[in-house]
Amino acid sequence: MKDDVRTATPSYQVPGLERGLRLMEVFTRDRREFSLAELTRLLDLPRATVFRLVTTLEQNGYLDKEPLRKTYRLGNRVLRLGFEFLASQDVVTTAHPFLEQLSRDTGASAHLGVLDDRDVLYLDRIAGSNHLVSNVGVGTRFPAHATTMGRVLLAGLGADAVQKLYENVDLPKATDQTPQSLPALLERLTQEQEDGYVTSVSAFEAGLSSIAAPVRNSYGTVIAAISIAGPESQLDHATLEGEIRARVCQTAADISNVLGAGKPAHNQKPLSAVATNA
Amino acid sequence: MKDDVRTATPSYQVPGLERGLRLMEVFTRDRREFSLAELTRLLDLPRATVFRLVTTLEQNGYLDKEPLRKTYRLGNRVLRLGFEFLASQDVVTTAHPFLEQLSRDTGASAHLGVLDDRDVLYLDRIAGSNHLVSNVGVGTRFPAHATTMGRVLLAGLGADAVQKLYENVDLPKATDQTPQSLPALLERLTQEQEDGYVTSVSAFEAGLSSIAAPVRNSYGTVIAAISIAGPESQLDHATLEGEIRARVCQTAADISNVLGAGKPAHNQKPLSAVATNA
DNA sequence: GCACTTTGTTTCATATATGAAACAACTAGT
DNA sequence: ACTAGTTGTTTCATATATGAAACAAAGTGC
Repeated sequence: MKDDVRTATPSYQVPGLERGLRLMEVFTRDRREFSLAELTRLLDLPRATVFRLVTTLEQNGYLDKEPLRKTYRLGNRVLRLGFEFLASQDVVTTAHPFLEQLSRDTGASAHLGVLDDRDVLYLDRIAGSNHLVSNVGVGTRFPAHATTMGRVLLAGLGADAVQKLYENVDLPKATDQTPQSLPALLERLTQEQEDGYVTSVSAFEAGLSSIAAPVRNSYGTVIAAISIAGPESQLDHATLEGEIRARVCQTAADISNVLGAGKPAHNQKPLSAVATNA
Repeated sequence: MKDDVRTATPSYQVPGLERGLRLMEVFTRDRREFSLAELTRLLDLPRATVFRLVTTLEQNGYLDKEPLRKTYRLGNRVLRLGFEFLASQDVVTTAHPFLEQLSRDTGASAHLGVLDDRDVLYLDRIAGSNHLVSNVGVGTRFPAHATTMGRVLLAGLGADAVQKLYENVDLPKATDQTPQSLPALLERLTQEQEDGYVTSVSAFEAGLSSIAAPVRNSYGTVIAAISIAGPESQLDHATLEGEIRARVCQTAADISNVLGAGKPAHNQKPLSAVATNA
């Protein structure tokens, strides 16, 4: 019962490649170094196979073999891909000045994030003027269903995709304000998708409020989210729903706008009101 | 001509994997989007094969298929790898405060970079107090042989590796102060390796000076380089060879030291007592 | 509209990548 | 020192991933 949603997966696959990717994904910030034997056990593949995978990856710079011990680490070739991705999306550089402005205007800290699996991955962050805010750095990762940016991103995926993403996975509960079940999550997402933004007050962390809005590419696809976060004392319900909300949404729209600038724009309306308030 | 160096390559390879990696590597910041047909031509592989590679990569999130057109882009899964690499190396976070200090002390801008193929990849950068300096951002890339950090990194590789890296590749000449041939490069590298640092005055860009030093892991391997750069008026030959040089080298050593802290250190001298546990 | 090229998808015989098992090199335990 | 258990490397028959070619769909030009 491993595979198949009934999408059938017509076996248009390159097993060698898929295994290689899986192998690289084993490495995390906590566990940076693995021996061949460990990898063999983790991947549950024959030793010879893992050996070949590892040597191929090493020859291509995606893995480094520590010279003295016989263990492997991620090689710096993986960076190239990451940076080319960032540069090609250029969400980060595009969004940065906007985030700075937003942070300056609101006094709160501003963030940019994308969805990675069921996590939000923080790509940029401007510290707020008040230093009370939580201190998430670039590259950190939080469960998507429990953060404002995450929910914006999930909403952008569409119900079907979210369903598939979370089936057979139970939601880690962050606080009692976060959705505890898949249906509950889906319900909130549909609402939030209509709204075009997501707010939370003391939901993820006590005393911390935040509001997030989606960044879209020229096709209308949600490719990132921005958010601001600050102490509840500063960002209470009233403020979040008023001026602040408008500012965040506007900023997100502006970024989307710039991103879509050079593109064919594919008969998409000139943004501004994509909010579709039904 | 195809089957590369006579390193023999004992065919411990997973062709599917290698091809997949190659495929991802064709994406650059300039050329972010490819159709199947284009990829087929670029990789010089049968159409069916490329098709399978692409679908496998897409299914795993390493490639995104633009919905309307039929073109592919890098998927955000590649980011995960990059960030795990950075986090696992934790050179960046470790080095950052040191770089800030260095920049503050010298007034120049400070950089951190690693080697990627024949390029230096900039991982971090603190802007100097004088805003005249050139404006390289994180993720930018320069020919290694022509920059101070690059040469530090190449020197760290060792002559053999450098030889192999550059054979059949002619050095793009940046200025007439950069080495024009492989032998010339190697000669300078051996000198610079002994020195333990690399300086340049108006070599890469007129009026711009810089000095770089290597960052090593606990095995002694050079894993990164730091540099400071500023206008020649501020960093002339005399300054570079005196106080400033000592500071840069010391900072690099400090960073290396902290990096090696938790590790077995492999009969490496303890250098100085480092605070265990944060 | 109709030939003609280009591109994406599918099929299927066969060349080839793969996993079982043998081998070699190390540890560790008694 | 000898046995038994890891782990890394190699070999080789065969299951399987692959590329040629057929098919389908979508442009392009006249």
